[in-house]
Amino acid sequence: MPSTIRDVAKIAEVSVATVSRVLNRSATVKEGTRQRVLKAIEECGFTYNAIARSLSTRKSVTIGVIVPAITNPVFAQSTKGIQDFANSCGYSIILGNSDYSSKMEDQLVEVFKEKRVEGIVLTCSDIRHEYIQRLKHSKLPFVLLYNIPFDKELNLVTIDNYKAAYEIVEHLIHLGHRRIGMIAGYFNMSDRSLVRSQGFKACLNEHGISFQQRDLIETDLTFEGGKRAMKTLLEVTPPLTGIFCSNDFIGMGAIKTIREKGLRIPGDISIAGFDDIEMASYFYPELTTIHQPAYQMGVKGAELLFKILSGEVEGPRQIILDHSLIVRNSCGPVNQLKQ
Amino acid sequence: MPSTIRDVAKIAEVSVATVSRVLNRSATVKEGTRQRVLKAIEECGFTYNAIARSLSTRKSVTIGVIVPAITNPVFAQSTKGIQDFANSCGYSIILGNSDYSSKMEDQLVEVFKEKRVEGIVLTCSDIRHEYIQRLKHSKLPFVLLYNIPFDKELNLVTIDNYKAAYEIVEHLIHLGHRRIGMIAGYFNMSDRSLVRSQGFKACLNEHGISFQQRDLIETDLTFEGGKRAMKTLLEVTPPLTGIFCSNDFIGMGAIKTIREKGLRIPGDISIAGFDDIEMASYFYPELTTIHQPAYQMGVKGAELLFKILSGEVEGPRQIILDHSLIVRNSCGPVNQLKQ
DNA sequence: GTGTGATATGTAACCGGTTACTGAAAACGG
DNA sequence: CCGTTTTCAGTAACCGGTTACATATCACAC
Repeated sequence: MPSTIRDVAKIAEVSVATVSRVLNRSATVKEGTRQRVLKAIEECGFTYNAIARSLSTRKSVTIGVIVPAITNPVFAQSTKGIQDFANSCGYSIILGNSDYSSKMEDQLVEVFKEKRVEGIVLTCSDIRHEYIQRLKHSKLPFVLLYNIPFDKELNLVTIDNYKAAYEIVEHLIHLGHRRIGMIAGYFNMSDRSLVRSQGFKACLNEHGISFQQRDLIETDLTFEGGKRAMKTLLEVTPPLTGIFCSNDFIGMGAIKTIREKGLRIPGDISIAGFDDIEMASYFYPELTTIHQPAYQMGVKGAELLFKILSGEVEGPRQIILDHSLIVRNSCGPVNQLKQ
Repeated sequence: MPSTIRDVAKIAEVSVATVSRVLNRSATVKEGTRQRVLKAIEECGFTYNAIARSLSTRKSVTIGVIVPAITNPVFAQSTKGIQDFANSCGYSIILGNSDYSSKMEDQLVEVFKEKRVEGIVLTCSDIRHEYIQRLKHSKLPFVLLYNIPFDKELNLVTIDNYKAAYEIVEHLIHLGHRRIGMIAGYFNMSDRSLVRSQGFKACLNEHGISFQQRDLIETDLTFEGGKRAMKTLLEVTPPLTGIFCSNDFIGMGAIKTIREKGLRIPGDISIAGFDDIEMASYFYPELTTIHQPAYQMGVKGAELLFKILSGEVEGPRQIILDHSLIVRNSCGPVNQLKQ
């Protein structure tokens, strides 16, 4: 039913090759012929079949994108960045949500391979998973986003999570806090969370504060996760005065719990987040957090992927974008009376 | 370089048809032969080429999804719903962001047609756009999400925006408010915003409150848009005591402005939102808003599309999901002293 | 031993584009 | 005006699967 270039060729009384040439502007076609072809295309309502083209050219003009959760604004932003860049290159994106499951990531990669995506931009739970090694040894180019560069041979765009965590915890220490806890994402779901906790511990350590295991809780990277974890941390005695959270969602969830208990922020307890989602500056109290350039992360990731595809870049590239400490007012000086 | 079923066939010493049959379990193949083929596939690292299959079967096993902005959690949720449903049917999704531009929507549809998606789930700025008519007359099945059913012949999943707006404005009126303003999304970017404003006006009218044009401002459906618009509405005299916002983002932006002016919510002014994004219940003050089942919207939309694809459903279906008024504490009784 | 139907497999055309190769026509130079 | 080069267009093979149709094999009944 949908017409093909052979139909067009027949109507315009030219060969299929000529139609193809008009379609691709790939070679010179006499203006008169071109017009005839264009008219024929119009006439029979021809719609180009990108699948046939892909089979023939071995280019799908599509890249795959895997994110843990598109509902997290950080990943929504970077996906938007990838998309904008890809679209500007004439590419489409196939999207997959992994729900922070490496098994799902692996499955999505397999589907993407079958669909012959030309490359993948993915944020995975941990780059040390075995399937990443397999992917590395296949010739399918891919770029990791947000992940920890445990392997220098992988293409990756990220920030320095360790340093960022260190800095924001140090901010709490400078404010006088000594009893600091952390609510982290489950380590097996996010290598970022693991490394942020390492930055957290290192900072405590280097400031002569001993770390207690019960002051660190792993949870879901969601409002609900933060809310739940905070309930547990509130039981700690002597009470913690500052909490570093693995992301802003957790931070906001924690704040909700604290408010429900009738405590004040930052008067009784300071909360630090991570990501600087747009919400963070509209929240009350405005969230002190680490800004990471999410949209840029997507753009840079896509850009790197396309450079690899075009051969402009060869070896592994690891791009570390700048983060910054955003001081707002969810963290304040420790309450000396309570100390 | 990547091997094909012909390579596999050669190694296993069978015909390509047999390999294809093993791959698709489409016909009985003797167990011994099957094993030989499977071994050969393993041996030469064969990866199925979905593109070739698509060309041959005329099924891309892919659907297109168009959203105005994936960074809006409402659309992120519904996209997740679509994705989950599609994946469970073995389908992938191609994603497109339109940035609320109908021109972009149209372009994305064209790309999707070329890529031979089997159907589209889209949220468009206004279903009365000309390209929707064109789409309707092409044989590509599609389902609209969130849009207003101006055209009964279109497949669509939505809520009753008019009624929902009416209800929440009535809630404000019941709280004693008489001077109520609205911050709406630009009407040309969102038919929802237009209809919500109609519900708003109708409610005022039926409660004997005369509507003033200057009390309604159109803006971007973002924090920033709400923040900006609220600055203008704060100039209105006598001051408004309640504001209905087209979505929660706008509501939160408006609250930010109000807080910056040193006014109290809901003491001085009540703010009502729309959407009930997860954030709304973590926000301070917790947002009174209209809940709409975003994830479900995606699931239902995808479900409807697949039913159409399978022929299980024929004529146009319009599914109106339930919304609900969520009363929290960003709206309170009007301050009688100020009245 | 032969006929019959079921089962297993092979052959080759087809999906709808691209493109290498070839030939015809036009342009150009002397 | 003729040979050479350039421009324009056509033929057909190819991309990697699917599948209609044909054929071969086998079991079984009589």
